[in-house]
Formats: sequence, structure tokens, C-alpha cells
Amino acid sequence: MNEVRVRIAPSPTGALHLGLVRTALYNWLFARQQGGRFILRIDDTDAQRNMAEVLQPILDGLRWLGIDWDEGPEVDGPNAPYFQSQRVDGHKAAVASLLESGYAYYDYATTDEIAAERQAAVANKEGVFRYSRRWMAETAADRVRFEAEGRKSVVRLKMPTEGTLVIDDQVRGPVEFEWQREQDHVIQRADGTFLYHLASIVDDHAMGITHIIRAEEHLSNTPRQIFILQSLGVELPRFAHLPFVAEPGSRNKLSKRKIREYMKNRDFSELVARGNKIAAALKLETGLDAFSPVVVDFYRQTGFLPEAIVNYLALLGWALDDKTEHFTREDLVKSFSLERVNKSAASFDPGKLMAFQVRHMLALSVEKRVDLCLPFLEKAGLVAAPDKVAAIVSAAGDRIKVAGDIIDYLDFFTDDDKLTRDTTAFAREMGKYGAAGCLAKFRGVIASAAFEPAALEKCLQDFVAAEGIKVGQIIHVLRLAVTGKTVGFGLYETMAILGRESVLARIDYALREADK
RNA sequence: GGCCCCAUCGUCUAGCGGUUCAGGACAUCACUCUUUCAAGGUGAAGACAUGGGUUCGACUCCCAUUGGGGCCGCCA
Repeated sequence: MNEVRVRIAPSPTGALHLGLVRTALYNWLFARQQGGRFILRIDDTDAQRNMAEVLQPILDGLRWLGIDWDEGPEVDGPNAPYFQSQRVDGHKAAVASLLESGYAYYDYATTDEIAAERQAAVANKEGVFRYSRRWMAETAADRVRFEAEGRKSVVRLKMPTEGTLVIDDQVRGPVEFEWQREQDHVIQRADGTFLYHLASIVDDHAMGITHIIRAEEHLSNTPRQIFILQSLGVELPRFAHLPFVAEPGSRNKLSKRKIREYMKNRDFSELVARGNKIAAALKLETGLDAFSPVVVDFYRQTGFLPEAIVNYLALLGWALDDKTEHFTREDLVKSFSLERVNKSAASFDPGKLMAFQVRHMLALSVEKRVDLCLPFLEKAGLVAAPDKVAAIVSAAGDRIKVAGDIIDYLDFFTDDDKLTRDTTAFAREMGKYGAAGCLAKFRGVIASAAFEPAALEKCLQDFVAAEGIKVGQIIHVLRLAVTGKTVGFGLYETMAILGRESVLARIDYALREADK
């Protein structure tokens, strides 16, 4: 049994799309499990401008997710080059061989003539259009004659006209195609360049790919590729066609061009809002095209965990059993199988992705989470003491869902007299009878208190009892005074982290503000 | 239009003829806990697209219908 060799062959587009990631992941998992090789080939066209610019996001994104390739750009390998545009010699040789053996022919029809035939076919309701081969050059003499007319040639496949092809798809089982419905596809243009379907399958073969695991959209294109391979007299790889990653709440293929539409989805727009909030604190550019949950960079910029995304994506179209949901990368490598890949498209569910993120985040130690958060504080322009950050992260618990959420706690680091307040809420609480006096009095009590949560709680309980008021009558105004917000984690912990000096200063500041 | 693929709760899925008036997860709702927001606890609601077969017996097999998706380029 030969070594398993799989590949992804993206065209460089400037962004790593979720659908491509899922295909990459399944290929990678399969390779790792089988002890095979995972290859990255870039199916660029020769007319690609700014190669580095459009390629780098894909490379970086895959690496960030831990989807590493054994052969490909930046790592090289025995089957170099890994850019399709540099492999034209192979394409040329393949076409020459096909021509030689009669499985392809020079065709001298003009595009207008083909269009006319196609139109006629539609008009006659023939269903399929099949080229008449009227301008097919069967002999050298034909070529001379056509060329004398000033015609230019393309190379077409001479497809079979009868019989049935059965593809034993590893995900879908046997799929039948009738050869007579296939067309004489062009494989080489008049300008001598080669078409994707020729180049791709020739490269796959040259690289020794054993399993072509790709998106379902290629299923209909498989017959012509198999024909090429068969005509070349080489061994066929196995095929596995993966279902699409679909839009939130529909079965349409997920597209990075329809973000505006996805914004109607609540979970999707909440995710975007969360991302934008973090990006704003970090002063990042956030055009919806480049910065949205459809693109991997979004997750990296906002502090998601690669493990969480990998776990979620693995389950989007595959399941081990009826209950296992939390997978480490190693678990996935161990359990993955093409046989258990689903056949139907699976919608991307941002809410569920977030649930996986939280689960993976909480599985990390406080120290780990602090390490993840620190760079975000730094990017927000803060040099924070790790101890303090650790206390915040620990107290915040699952409120910090992604590392970037640490920016919700920037208030812990701002100057006491520059605290921004929820003024509406503050006015409301301060407006309540006796609130200001109560706050001032409590300030006196804690001025000498021990600043740790338990002691502070006792302090407040005693104060409340002595004053004959309820906890609710002071704690809200106190929170607003100290943090400026109505929400947050435990107030005693909050005060302990802030420390006596800060808390007293903030209360003083609040009282001054209230006086105005 | 032709061909190909797909079809279980809102979503991701388990189910490979009987042990299932269909199990889990996310989301939702209610209650509970509570200094706020989360979290937690308890519970609820929620699906086999339809119609025919096959079978003693179909979510599971077959066919049709319907619906959804994809491919039909001198694009990748």
C-alpha cells in the first residue's frame, strides 16, 4: 500500500475563507491519521499580480490554525515547484501525449461558431450541448487547411460518446455519469495556456496524490479529469467530495461576498459586533470584507483559540458518535474518518462556534489565559502588570470568551479621575434618596478595611446592618462609583483588585461629580 | 433547460429494519441561585419533507414528487 498523499490547491485570493479551512482541515486530519503527507499547492494563474500579498494571508491563517503542510510554499519538497504557474512543462507534455494518442484534438472553431452551436442546442431543447467537431483537425493536412483560413486552434478533449462512468466516491458512494452528456472540454487555449481542469489533475498526478478530497462543487467536473488520467494511462486517485459549508440558517454555499446578508443573523452580527469592539480598542482596520467571521483572520485578530475553531469546523460535517463534542487536535487525528463525513451541506453557526470557544478557553489555566490577553492590552496601549491581569482574568471567568475581551476591563487600568461612567445609570442611582450620603459614609468605613474580598464583604454587610438598609441600596451606586458601569464581576473582588487607594480615589471622584 | 448531489428538532448531529411515541450539543423559554452581568442548577418546548412501494415490521431499503444545492466557460 502506497503512502497516503493528499493536497489542497487553493487559488491565492487574499483571504483564508472558512470553507477552504474546513477542506484543508479534513485533508490534514486524514493525512495525519494515515501517516501520510499533506501537500499545499497554489493553483495560481500566470497572470497573478501581487502574489505575496494574496498568498500570505492563506499561509499565515493555516499555520495559525496548526494546519501545517509537509510540502508546499515556504517548506518546499521533492515535488517542487508548488505553484501551478510554474508547472507548465508538465501540462504541455500531458497535452502532447493526449494529442498523440488521439484522446485530444486540435479544434479550429471560433468562439462565435461554438456559441452558435450552443444556442442551436438550447433552441432545439436538446438538453446537453455537444460540439459537432466540425472544425476538428484530424490530420496534419486539416491543420494546414484551417490555418490557411486564418483560424486559430485550441485543444479539446475527445470525450467518449457512450458508456457510463462510476466514481466510487469515498463520501458519497458510487456516483454515475453518462459519457454522452460530457462535452469536449477545452484543455489548452488558443494562446497556448492551459485550463485549470487539465493543469490541476496533471499536477495531482505528478505529485503522487492518492486521495483527492475537495468540495462538492468539483463532483460534476470529475469525469473529464478521470478521462484525462485514463487517457494518459495512469492510475486513478480516490475521490472524496465534501459537502459545502453553508450560510448561517440556509443551505447556500457560504460566500465572503454576502456578509451584509448574514448580518441579519443575530449570532453572526453579535460576533461581528464583538470583533469590532475589540478592533476599535486596538485601532485595527475593520472593513467587512476583510474582517468578518467568514475569514480566518477575524478570529486571530480578536483572540479566538485555534483549537476551538478546529474543533468546531471538524464537527461541521463530521461526527464521531452521538455525544463526543470536545476534541483536542490529537483526538481528532485519532478519530477522524472519511466514512463518517456527512453528505449534506452544514450551515455555519456562529453561536455554536462561540460555545466551543468558551469551552476551550475555560479549559485553559488562568496563566495561559493571561498570556493570551497580555498582547491585547499591549496593543491597546497598556503595559499591565501580569499579577493584576491574572486577578482580573480569574475573577472574570467565562466573561472573557476570547482573549480580546480583556479590553472590557481597561477601566481597571485607567486613572482614577479619568474613569468614564455610564452617566445615565450613575445619575439614576445617585438620585435615589440618601445615596450620596450613604456612599460617603461607607467610604469612611473602608478607608481602614483590609482589601480582600471576604473582608470587604463583611465590611459591607456590617455597614448595611448598622444603617438599617438593604444591600441593594448601596451596592449599585458603589459599583458605578468604582467601575463606572452597571455590570461586571463580583464587586468585592473588583475592589480588592483595584486596591484601597484606587477605590477611595474613585469614590471621591464620584462624589465630586455628583455634587455638580 | 440537461446532468449530478442532498433531505432527522431553528442549527450541528446520533440513528446503518425491530432494544427509539427518535438520543446528544448549541440556541430558545420558564423556574431557581444572586450585589449587577454572566455562569451554575432544575425543567420545558422542539424533527424523521410528501406520496407510494418492499417487509411480519420502516427514520433506516426502493421509486416518484417536492424542496434545497452544485456543475454545465478558450474562469479557478
